[in-house]
Amino acid sequence: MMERKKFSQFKNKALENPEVREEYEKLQQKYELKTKLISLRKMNGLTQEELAKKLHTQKSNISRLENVNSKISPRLSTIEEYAKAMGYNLEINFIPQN
Amino acid sequence: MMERKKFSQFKNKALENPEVREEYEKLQQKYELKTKLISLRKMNGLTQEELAKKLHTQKSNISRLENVNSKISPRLSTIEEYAKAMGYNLEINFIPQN
DNA sequence: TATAAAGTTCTCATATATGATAACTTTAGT
DNA sequence: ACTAAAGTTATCATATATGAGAACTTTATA
Repeated sequence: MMERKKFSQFKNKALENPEVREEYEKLQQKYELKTKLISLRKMNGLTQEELAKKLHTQKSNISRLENVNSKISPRLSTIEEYAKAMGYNLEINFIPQN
Repeated sequence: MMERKKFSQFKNKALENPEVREEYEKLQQKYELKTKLISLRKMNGLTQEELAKKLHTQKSNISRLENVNSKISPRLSTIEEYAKAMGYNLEINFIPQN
Protein backbone atom coordinates (compact mmCIF):
# COMPACT_ATOMS: atom_id res chain seq x y z
CA MET A 1 0.00 0.00 0.00
CA MET A 2 2.82 2.32 0.91
CA GLU A 3 4.52 1.35 -2.32
CA ARG A 4 1.43 2.08 -4.29
CA LYS A 5 0.98 5.51 -2.79
CA LYS A 6 4.57 6.50 -3.40
CA PHE A 7 4.38 5.41 -6.99
CA SER A 8 1.11 7.21 -7.51
CA GLN A 9 2.60 10.45 -6.25
CA PHE A 10 5.61 10.10 -8.47
CA LYS A 11 3.36 9.36 -11.40
CA ASN A 12 1.25 12.45 -10.92
CA LYS A 13 4.33 14.60 -10.64
CA ALA A 14 5.82 13.13 -13.77
CA LEU A 15 2.63 13.62 -15.71
CA GLU A 16 2.92 17.36 -15.26
CA ASN A 17 5.72 17.19 -17.77
CA PRO A 18 3.96 17.52 -21.13
CA GLU A 19 6.33 15.20 -22.93
CA VAL A 20 6.01 12.51 -20.34
CA ARG A 21 2.29 12.98 -20.34
CA GLU A 22 2.01 12.62 -24.07
CA GLU A 23 4.11 9.50 -24.05
CA TYR A 24 2.02 8.09 -21.24
CA GLU A 25 -1.26 8.72 -22.99
CA LYS A 26 0.05 7.19 -26.15
CA LEU A 27 0.89 4.03 -24.23
CA GLN A 28 -2.42 4.13 -22.40
CA GLN A 29 -4.28 4.20 -25.68
CA LYS A 30 -2.35 1.38 -27.21
CA TYR A 31 -2.76 -0.60 -24.07
CA GLU A 32 -6.46 0.13 -24.05
CA LEU A 33 -7.12 -1.20 -27.52
CA LYS A 34 -5.09 -4.36 -27.07
CA THR A 35 -6.67 -4.87 -23.68
CA LYS A 36 -10.12 -4.44 -25.12
CA LEU A 37 -9.35 -6.95 -27.85
CA ILE A 38 -8.19 -9.51 -25.34
CA SER A 39 -11.06 -9.09 -22.95
CA LEU A 40 -13.54 -9.16 -25.82
CA ARG A 41 -12.15 -12.51 -26.85
CA LYS A 42 -12.15 -13.89 -23.35
CA MET A 43 -15.65 -12.62 -22.66
CA ASN A 44 -16.72 -14.73 -25.59
CA GLY A 45 -14.89 -17.70 -24.18
CA LEU A 46 -12.58 -18.14 -27.13
CA THR A 47 -8.96 -19.18 -27.27
CA GLN A 48 -6.63 -17.52 -29.73
CA GLU A 49 -6.73 -20.66 -31.79
CA GLU A 50 -10.53 -20.75 -31.90
CA LEU A 51 -10.73 -17.11 -32.88
CA ALA A 52 -8.03 -17.64 -35.48
CA LYS A 53 -10.18 -20.35 -37.04
CA LYS A 54 -13.18 -18.02 -37.25
CA LEU A 55 -10.97 -15.48 -39.01
CA HIS A 56 -9.34 -18.08 -41.27
CA THR A 57 -5.91 -17.29 -39.97
CA GLN A 58 -3.35 -18.64 -37.48
CA LYS A 59 -3.16 -18.33 -33.73
CA SER A 60 0.29 -16.81 -34.03
CA ASN A 61 -1.24 -13.89 -35.90
CA ILE A 62 -3.84 -13.36 -33.21
CA SER A 63 -1.10 -13.39 -30.62
CA ARG A 64 0.81 -10.76 -32.57
CA LEU A 65 -2.25 -8.58 -32.85
CA GLU A 66 -2.96 -8.79 -29.14
CA ASN A 67 0.65 -8.29 -28.13
CA VAL A 68 0.92 -5.04 -26.21
CA ASN A 69 4.63 -4.71 -26.90
CA SER A 70 4.50 -5.07 -30.65
CA LYS A 71 5.09 -1.93 -32.68
CA ILE A 72 2.50 -2.91 -35.23
CA SER A 73 -0.29 -0.51 -35.99
CA PRO A 74 -2.96 -2.74 -37.48
CA ARG A 75 -5.28 -1.84 -40.29
CA LEU A 76 -8.68 -0.64 -39.32
CA SER A 77 -10.17 -3.56 -41.23
CA THR A 78 -8.17 -6.02 -39.17
CA ILE A 79 -9.61 -4.73 -35.93
CA GLU A 80 -13.02 -4.59 -37.53
CA GLU A 81 -12.90 -8.22 -38.58
CA TYR A 82 -11.67 -9.32 -35.20
CA ALA A 83 -14.64 -7.55 -33.62
CA LYS A 84 -17.15 -8.79 -36.20
CA ALA A 85 -16.05 -12.38 -35.64
CA MET A 86 -17.37 -12.02 -32.13
CA GLY A 87 -20.48 -10.04 -32.98
CA TYR A 88 -19.28 -6.50 -32.45
CA ASN A 89 -19.02 -3.43 -34.60
CA LEU A 90 -16.37 -0.76 -34.36
CA GLU A 91 -17.12 2.77 -33.29
CA ILE A 92 -14.46 5.42 -33.71
CA ASN A 93 -14.64 8.76 -31.97
CA PHE A 94 -12.40 11.79 -31.94
CA ILE A 95 -11.84 13.18 -28.47
CA PRO A 96 -10.48 16.71 -28.02
CA GLN A 97 -7.13 16.72 -26.21
CA ASN A 98 -7.63 18.50 -22.87
CA MET B 1 -41.20 15.27 -50.22
CA MET B 2 -43.26 12.53 -51.82
CA GLU B 3 -40.10 11.11 -53.32
CA ARG B 4 -38.37 11.12 -49.96
CA LYS B 5 -41.14 9.26 -48.24
CA LYS B 6 -41.33 6.59 -50.88
CA PHE B 7 -37.60 6.03 -50.72
CA SER B 8 -37.64 5.87 -46.95
CA GLN B 9 -40.32 3.19 -47.00
CA PHE B 10 -38.41 1.18 -49.54
CA LYS B 11 -35.26 1.53 -47.48
CA ASN B 12 -36.88 0.26 -44.30
CA LYS B 13 -38.35 -2.69 -46.16
CA ALA B 14 -35.02 -3.55 -47.70
CA LEU B 15 -33.21 -3.34 -44.37
CA GLU B 16 -35.34 -6.19 -43.06
CA ASN B 17 -33.26 -8.40 -45.30
CA PRO B 18 -30.26 -9.34 -43.14
CA GLU B 19 -27.81 -9.35 -46.03
CA VAL B 20 -28.88 -5.97 -47.27
CA ARG B 21 -28.78 -4.66 -43.76
CA GLU B 22 -25.27 -5.88 -43.16
CA GLU B 23 -24.05 -4.37 -46.39
CA TYR B 24 -25.75 -1.12 -45.55
CA GLU B 25 -24.22 -0.90 -42.10
CA LYS B 26 -20.80 -1.67 -43.48
CA LEU B 27 -21.16 1.23 -45.87
CA GLN B 28 -22.57 3.44 -43.15
CA GLN B 29 -19.54 2.82 -40.99
CA LYS B 30 -17.01 3.51 -43.70
CA TYR B 31 -18.88 6.60 -44.66
CA GLU B 32 -19.00 7.69 -41.06
CA LEU B 33 -15.27 7.55 -40.50
CA LYS B 34 -14.39 9.34 -43.69
CA THR B 35 -17.08 11.89 -43.03
CA LYS B 36 -15.80 12.47 -39.53
CA LEU B 37 -12.30 12.97 -40.85
CA ILE B 38 -13.47 15.52 -43.37
CA SER B 39 -15.63 17.48 -40.98
CA LEU B 40 -12.90 17.44 -38.36
CA ARG B 41 -10.56 19.05 -40.87
CA LYS B 42 -13.10 21.61 -41.98
CA MET B 43 -14.08 22.43 -38.42
CA ASN B 44 -10.46 23.35 -37.88
CA GLY B 45 -10.50 25.50 -40.99
CA LEU B 46 -7.80 23.56 -42.79
CA THR B 47 -7.42 22.71 -46.45
CA GLN B 48 -6.07 19.33 -47.45
CA GLU B 49 -2.81 21.00 -48.34
CA GLU B 50 -2.48 22.71 -44.97
CA LEU B 51 -3.20 19.52 -43.10
CA ALA B 52 -0.78 17.67 -45.33
CA LYS B 53 1.94 20.08 -44.31
CA LYS B 54 1.24 19.48 -40.62
CA LEU B 55 1.57 15.78 -41.25
CA HIS B 56 4.66 16.15 -43.44
CA THR B 57 2.95 14.55 -46.37
CA GLN B 58 1.20 15.54 -49.61
CA LYS B 59 -2.30 16.77 -50.24
CA SER B 60 -2.90 13.91 -52.63
CA ASN B 61 -2.45 11.50 -49.75
CA ILE B 62 -4.94 13.36 -47.63
CA SER B 63 -7.39 13.25 -50.49
CA ARG B 64 -6.93 9.52 -50.80
CA LEU B 65 -7.48 9.02 -47.10
CA GLU B 66 -10.68 11.06 -47.13
CA ASN B 67 -11.98 9.47 -50.30
CA VAL B 68 -15.17 7.59 -49.50
CA ASN B 69 -14.89 5.41 -52.58
CA SER B 70 -11.37 4.16 -52.03
CA LYS B 71 -10.98 0.57 -50.92
CA ILE B 72 -8.11 1.42 -48.61
CA SER B 73 -8.37 0.44 -44.98
CA PRO B 74 -5.90 2.78 -43.30
CA ARG B 75 -3.65 1.89 -40.42
CA LEU B 76 -4.87 2.87 -37.02
CA SER B 77 -1.78 5.04 -36.62
CA THR B 78 -2.65 6.96 -39.77
CA ILE B 79 -6.04 7.94 -38.44
CA GLU B 80 -4.48 8.68 -35.08
CA GLU B 81 -1.93 11.05 -36.54
CA TYR B 82 -4.56 12.78 -38.63
CA ALA B 83 -6.59 13.38 -35.47
CA LYS B 84 -3.61 14.40 -33.36
CA ALA B 85 -2.56 16.98 -35.93
CA MET B 86 -5.80 18.74 -35.15
CA GLY B 87 -5.74 18.19 -31.40
CA TYR B 88 -7.87 15.09 -31.07
CA ASN B 89 -7.31 11.64 -29.69
CA LEU B 90 -8.86 8.45 -30.97
CA GLU B 91 -11.35 6.44 -29.01
CA ILE B 92 -12.30 2.98 -30.19
CA ASN B 93 -15.31 1.13 -28.92
CA PHE B 94 -16.81 -2.24 -29.64
CA ILE B 95 -20.56 -2.14 -30.11
CA PRO B 96 -22.59 -5.35 -29.89
CA GLN B 97 -24.40 -6.13 -33.13
CA ASN B 98 -28.04 -6.18 -32.02
C1' DT C 1 6.01 -33.34 -11.84
C1' DA C 2 4.26 -34.89 -16.31
C1' DT C 3 1.22 -33.68 -19.87
C1' DA C 4 -1.74 -31.10 -22.90
C1' DA C 5 -3.55 -26.76 -24.08
C1' DA C 6 -2.75 -22.08 -24.68
C1' DG C 7 0.01 -18.54 -25.92
C1' DT C 8 4.52 -16.55 -27.82
C1' DT C 9 8.29 -15.66 -30.90
C1' DC C 10 10.83 -15.98 -35.20
C1' DT C 11 11.12 -15.96 -40.07
C1' DC C 12 10.01 -15.45 -44.79
C1' DA C 13 6.63 -14.63 -48.48
C1' DT C 14 2.90 -11.80 -49.96
C1' DA C 15 -0.55 -8.15 -49.75
C1' DT C 16 -1.62 -3.56 -48.93
C1' DA C 17 -0.94 1.23 -47.19
C1' DT C 18 1.69 5.27 -47.60
C1' DG C 19 5.03 8.79 -49.79
C1' DA C 20 5.94 11.53 -53.65
C1' DT C 21 5.17 13.78 -58.08
C1' DA C 22 2.60 15.33 -61.94
C1' DA C 23 -1.44 16.13 -64.59
C1' DC C 24 -6.10 16.75 -64.30
C1' DT C 25 -10.94 18.52 -62.58
C1' DT C 26 -13.88 21.22 -59.62
C1' DT C 27 -15.02 25.14 -56.97
C1' DA C 28 -15.15 29.89 -55.58
C1' DG C 29 -14.45 34.72 -56.25
C1' DT C 30 -14.07 38.53 -59.58
C1' DA D 1 -15.66 33.57 -68.67
C1' DC D 2 -10.94 33.93 -66.20
C1' DT D 3 -8.14 32.76 -62.66
C1' DA D 4 -6.31 30.79 -58.53
C1' DA D 5 -7.09 27.69 -54.95
C1' DA D 6 -8.71 23.37 -53.63
C1' DG D 7 -9.33 18.83 -54.42
C1' DT D 8 -8.80 14.43 -57.31
C1' DT D 9 -6.67 10.72 -59.84
C1' DA D 10 -2.97 7.84 -61.65
C1' DT D 11 1.45 5.82 -61.03
C1' DC D 12 5.55 4.01 -59.12
C1' DA D 13 8.69 3.24 -55.18
C1' DT D 14 8.98 2.10 -50.44
C1' DA D 15 7.37 0.84 -45.84
C1' DT D 16 4.66 -1.97 -43.11
C1' DA D 17 0.94 -5.32 -41.96
C1' DT D 18 -0.65 -9.86 -42.56
C1' DG D 19 -0.43 -15.06 -43.72
C1' DA D 20 1.70 -19.29 -42.72
C1' DG D 21 4.50 -22.71 -40.42
C1' DA D 22 7.58 -24.32 -36.86
C1' DA D 23 9.79 -24.29 -32.51
C1' DC D 24 9.56 -22.52 -28.14
C1' DT D 25 7.54 -21.01 -23.34
C1' DT D 26 3.84 -20.58 -20.01
C1' DT D 27 -0.18 -22.07 -17.74
C1' DA D 28 -3.40 -25.19 -15.93
C1' DT D 29 -4.67 -29.63 -14.29
C1' DA D 30 -4.40 -34.56 -13.16
